[in-house]
Amino acid sequence: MLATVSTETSDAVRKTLEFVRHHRLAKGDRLPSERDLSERFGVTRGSVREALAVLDAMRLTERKPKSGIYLRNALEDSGLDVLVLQADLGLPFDAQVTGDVTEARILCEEQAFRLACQRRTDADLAKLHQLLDTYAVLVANGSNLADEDVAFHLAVVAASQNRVLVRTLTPLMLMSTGWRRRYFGSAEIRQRSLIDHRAFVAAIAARDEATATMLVHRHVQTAAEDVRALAEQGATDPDIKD
Amino acid sequence: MLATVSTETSDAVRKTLEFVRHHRLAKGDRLPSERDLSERFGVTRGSVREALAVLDAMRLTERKPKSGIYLRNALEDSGLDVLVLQADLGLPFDAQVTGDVTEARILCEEQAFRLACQRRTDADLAKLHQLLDTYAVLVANGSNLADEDVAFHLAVVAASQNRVLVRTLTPLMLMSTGWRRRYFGSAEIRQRSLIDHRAFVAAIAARDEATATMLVHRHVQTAAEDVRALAEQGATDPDIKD
DNA sequence: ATCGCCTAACTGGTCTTACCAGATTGGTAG
DNA sequence: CTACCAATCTGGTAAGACCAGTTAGGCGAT
Repeated sequence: MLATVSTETSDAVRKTLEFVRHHRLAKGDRLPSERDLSERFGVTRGSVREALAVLDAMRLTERKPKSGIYLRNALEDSGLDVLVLQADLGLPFDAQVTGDVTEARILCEEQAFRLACQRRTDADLAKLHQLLDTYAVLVANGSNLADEDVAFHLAVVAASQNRVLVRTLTPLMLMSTGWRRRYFGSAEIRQRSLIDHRAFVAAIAARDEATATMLVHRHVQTAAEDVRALAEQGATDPDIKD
Repeated sequence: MLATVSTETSDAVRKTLEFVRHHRLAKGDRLPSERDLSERFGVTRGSVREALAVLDAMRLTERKPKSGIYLRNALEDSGLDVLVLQADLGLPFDAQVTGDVTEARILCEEQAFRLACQRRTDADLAKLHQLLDTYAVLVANGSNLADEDVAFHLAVVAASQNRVLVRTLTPLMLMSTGWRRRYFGSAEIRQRSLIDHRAFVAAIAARDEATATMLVHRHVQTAAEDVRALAEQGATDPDIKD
């Protein structure tokens, strides 16, 4: 049923994962060299490298130049580089998708925020305050908050102490990066966003689940409406050349 | 802040996405050939192919041999081939992760099932009944239900009419593939699973949100406990050679 | 025997060239 | 206008080469 297609590349991906499981490799362990793997799998180094590119994008491996290929725990360090892309995917600036993203975020983040209220540690709280400070500075500067906003929301999710939840919601959060960029173009919106975030942290500090879920619901909802408004006026943006 | 590293490959990924956005390419549109892209980006075809492998794994593109590279809507046809991997990632058979996955599934699926009750169409219902029939046959055969179980749960999520939700929860569902395989080894569990699924469909058919959320909560919870039990006895499985 | 350094082998990153076979397309013959 | 055929283009795969850091093994000095 699954695994219908069978290219050298995806085969190599599979075989590599098999290898990892088979040899019980854990985080930090080093895999055989690309040349070695290509021999084992009976494919070109090129195919192996394509497979490794995929594994890298999935954050399952890390390729250290001139050194080797190392396994890493995908649940940790879900930093935002390649993954940004998975998100902003060919997503059209379309009402349907915008609505779906908004709804999904509300549903999931509400739950995450609820857990965060229950379980946040003092360290989490400190982290949130720190992010809040950075945020305030950026707002004052008139900088674009798109990335910082994502970081903040994910930090809250992380306070739920559920790493899988973070991993799951990261792409969802990043999905709106494109719109987010325009969204934070307005100074008023930037200011309002800061106020909202302060309220989040206050609720989480007080472990006030009801307020927290209410806030996130409103926050995302109004953000979505603002974006929709932007979409209607700014409709098409003019950056097409050849 | 983001995009710290800068390899040819991830550059190519970025540039390709830029190209797509820039030219307003939509689903089904064809991208320039690999050779063309490699010229545009000033990198080797190899690097371009690595980038395309990543985009393929993300299901953003589809490479048709001897024809071209086509854009597809990642929100649709989230079939399970390469993606299976993203999931089963180096995940250890460890209580912490198992617990996190279970919790995340309960949180998210509850919400999804609730929406499914509200919005499921007759077509969704028909699809679920069809999957149920297949499921029953497989149970009778004593086949492994791992894949079919995933398909069922995702079909329910799809009934929420929120494609983003499906996209988001797919990896989460697949994350437990490894355990799921062993889980469905027991005939008793297979039988119970079928009963649970029938109850799901009944609740969704009746648009009974309360029952549906209760069911999914119990379903996932008990499944998790069973898995935990399995983990404690079966502990380590013996398949290490060279 | 131990320590430290230096070199040689190894590794990932990138590029070049090449061939295959199916898909596509253009033009030509009917 | 249609039908057909060949040149061209495409993705898939292979083999080989060079670069510049990394690593590790061995040799020499102490």
